[in-house]
Amino acid sequence: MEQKIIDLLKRSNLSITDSRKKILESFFQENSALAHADIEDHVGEDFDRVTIYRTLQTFVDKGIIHTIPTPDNAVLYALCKDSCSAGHHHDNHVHFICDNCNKTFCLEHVVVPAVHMPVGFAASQIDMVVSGICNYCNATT
Amino acid sequence: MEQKIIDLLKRSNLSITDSRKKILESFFQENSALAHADIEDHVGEDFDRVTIYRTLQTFVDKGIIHTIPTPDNAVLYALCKDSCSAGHHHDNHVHFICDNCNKTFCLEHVVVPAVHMPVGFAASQIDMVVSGICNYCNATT
DNA sequence: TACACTATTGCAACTATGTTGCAAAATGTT
DNA sequence: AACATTTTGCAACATAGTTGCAATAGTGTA
Repeated sequence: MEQKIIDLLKRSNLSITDSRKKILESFFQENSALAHADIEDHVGEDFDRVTIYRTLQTFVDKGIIHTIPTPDNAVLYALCKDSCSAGHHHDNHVHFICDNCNKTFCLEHVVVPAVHMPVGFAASQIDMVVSGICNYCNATT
Repeated sequence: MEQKIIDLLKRSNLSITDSRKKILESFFQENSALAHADIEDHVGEDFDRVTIYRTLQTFVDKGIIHTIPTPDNAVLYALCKDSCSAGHHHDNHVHFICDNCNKTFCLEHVVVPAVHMPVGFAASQIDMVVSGICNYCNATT
């Protein structure tokens, strides 16, 4: 784990700092998307709020994580796949928000379907967010 | 205009107040989606911030407007079609955000395409937000 | 290892956004 | 017009996010 995180930071040309390691750790431990507040809970009192904001922003810039739009307008972050690089995201997958456990997942293997635009509109990015019940909640209830 | 707004309020079982009329007017004048701040600008100093928040919430509850999730997590509101009623929205259309003029539109005639969910996941709602260049900006630049 | 340079962090202060309780004012009803 | 009910404005509060700056930690080099 430790080594994987260090490699990822090096690959992204980022210096190895405690906050970055700890925050990345949060993402690898939880495999769902995290809100700023979740991360604050996870890393505890160790780091300043501002540091977390800046670290997340840095990760987004470097293509390590991406943001997810949600219907209730909370900002969520999730790890990018390897194919993402700095300034060049490939997040064409569907995001899923569970109404039961409230977690948000990247459905990496579900590609956003094409949609036909009216004349005059040119699409450059498409975000698709599905809500419902996730596989874990469906299995346990 | 005035009469159309009064009718809409009556149909929704809402009392006719100045703030509700003025705020609805904003939506009928702009045919794009509005953020809270846009409305605050539009109605000027006439009404308190809190009143605007509560009025928008009331309209959402009554099915007069719906919220739009955006990638940059600003809350936007837009008029619902007639088929929406209290507690029962039919917003299965695609939303479009123009990267140029920054306006957001409901593409009422573009239905969100079906998407195949992985085993175990049950979808209940799908939001699709497309960004790019709108027909107006494409025509004028 | 020590040094110097650069990047990162923490603090404080600030802005924006949104919520709640309560008294005052406006609305709808008779 | 008078009443009961909603709605509004105010004040205070809560949360989210940003910025400048000085202190600190990380990185490359000797």
